[in-house]
Amino acid sequence: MSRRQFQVPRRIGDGSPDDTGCTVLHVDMDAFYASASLRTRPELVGTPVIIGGGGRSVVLSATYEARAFGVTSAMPMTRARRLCPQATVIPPDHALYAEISRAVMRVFEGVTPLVEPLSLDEAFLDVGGAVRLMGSPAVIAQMIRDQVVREQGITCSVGVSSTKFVAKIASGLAKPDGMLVVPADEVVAFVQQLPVAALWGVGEKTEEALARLGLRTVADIARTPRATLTQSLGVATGTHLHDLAWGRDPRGVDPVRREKSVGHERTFGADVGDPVVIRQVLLDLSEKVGARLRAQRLVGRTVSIKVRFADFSTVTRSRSLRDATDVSRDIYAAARELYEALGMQRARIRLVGVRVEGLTGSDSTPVQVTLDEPEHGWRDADRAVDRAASRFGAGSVRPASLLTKGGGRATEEDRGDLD
DNA sequence: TCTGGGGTCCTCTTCCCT
DNA sequence: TCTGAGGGAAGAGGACCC
Repeated sequence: MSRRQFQVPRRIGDGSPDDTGCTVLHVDMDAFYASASLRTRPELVGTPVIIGGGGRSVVLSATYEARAFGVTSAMPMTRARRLCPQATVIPPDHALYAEISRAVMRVFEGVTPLVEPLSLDEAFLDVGGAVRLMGSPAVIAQMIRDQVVREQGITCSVGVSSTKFVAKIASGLAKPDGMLVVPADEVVAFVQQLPVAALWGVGEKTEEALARLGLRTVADIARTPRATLTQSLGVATGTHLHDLAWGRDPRGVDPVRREKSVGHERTFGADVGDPVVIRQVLLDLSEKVGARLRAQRLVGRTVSIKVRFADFSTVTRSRSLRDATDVSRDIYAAARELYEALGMQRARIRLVGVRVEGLTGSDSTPVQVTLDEPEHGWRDADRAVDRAASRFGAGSVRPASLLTKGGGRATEEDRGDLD
């Protein structure tokens, strides 16, 4: 679900494109979250629908009917409602999206084992090994499109080319419900007609930096000496953009991508100045992060927190632990220390987040037990909580400081010691 | 206008060690 | 013992992606 929109000034090639060597497919579901939600609200098909929450949330997805009013994903909901007041707003159903995503990925895996999911609604496929059995890449792409719409009732768009980067751009241009093949010998001409913002890795800031150099199209970047780019943008970005501008993208489709960090964050409905509430949220987020680490059999050594203030300025702080952990209590202890060390206990805070980085497999990482740690410590308590959660549902067992007297979630009024 | 939540990657700075 | 250079790790911040 790309957020980037640009126009191709001219079309490349005529007639039936040559897809020889175009073994990389980028499959992108069309308005995925909106289309998925409409499966349970068929009466809304053909009408403007926005998927998003209330308050300070942003648009997760919108139907093409809503997009016609200027609604785009990531737009603040307040603005989206103003632009399209007649739209039906549906809260996200992440369980449904995950279920449909799994089914779609199974379709891809029926074609090739080389599937690299990028998110719930898009993936790269290397179909080089399937060509002899199933037909040319374009034929395979069409088969996938047909099967997905037949089984899931949701359309998708496919880009077909010789590299990931070009396949991705092509799928975006093919939207909605289309397919675009960029022949291998037309890649350079294809990319060089694009605006710089089309390149992967060029956002608002980099686009501005390129504009300061007088560079507006990918062809401009291609003609610029690599040294000029690396001087202005850094070695990694400059080299990367120069390569892309000449159609060079050596990255293969990688079906095994390991997570490098796990985190959660929460934006408050209204800015919070009470440190007790902040600590409660840090504890809640730490519990969630710990549960996810344990579910994925991961441990991490670095704990970081993120604090965004009322003026939207953001600070991050991190600390590496002596040993990697998946214990919620350890994560919370580090997160709380980092928060207290900020010394801004009365600042108005908009968002807090907790993240654990430096992940390794818990099975392959020895866990150090300190001499004063009881034999059955917080680790065992976490395991018990996980078992209860899998049996009775997430949140069935929670730290007392996160519960109200009525058993619900703690609020700003529920003061208490979080230790 | 008013900016979510989950991530990855890069750059720069600082600190520590040799 | 002091000092500076160089490298690596850690920390902080920012840009970017979906």
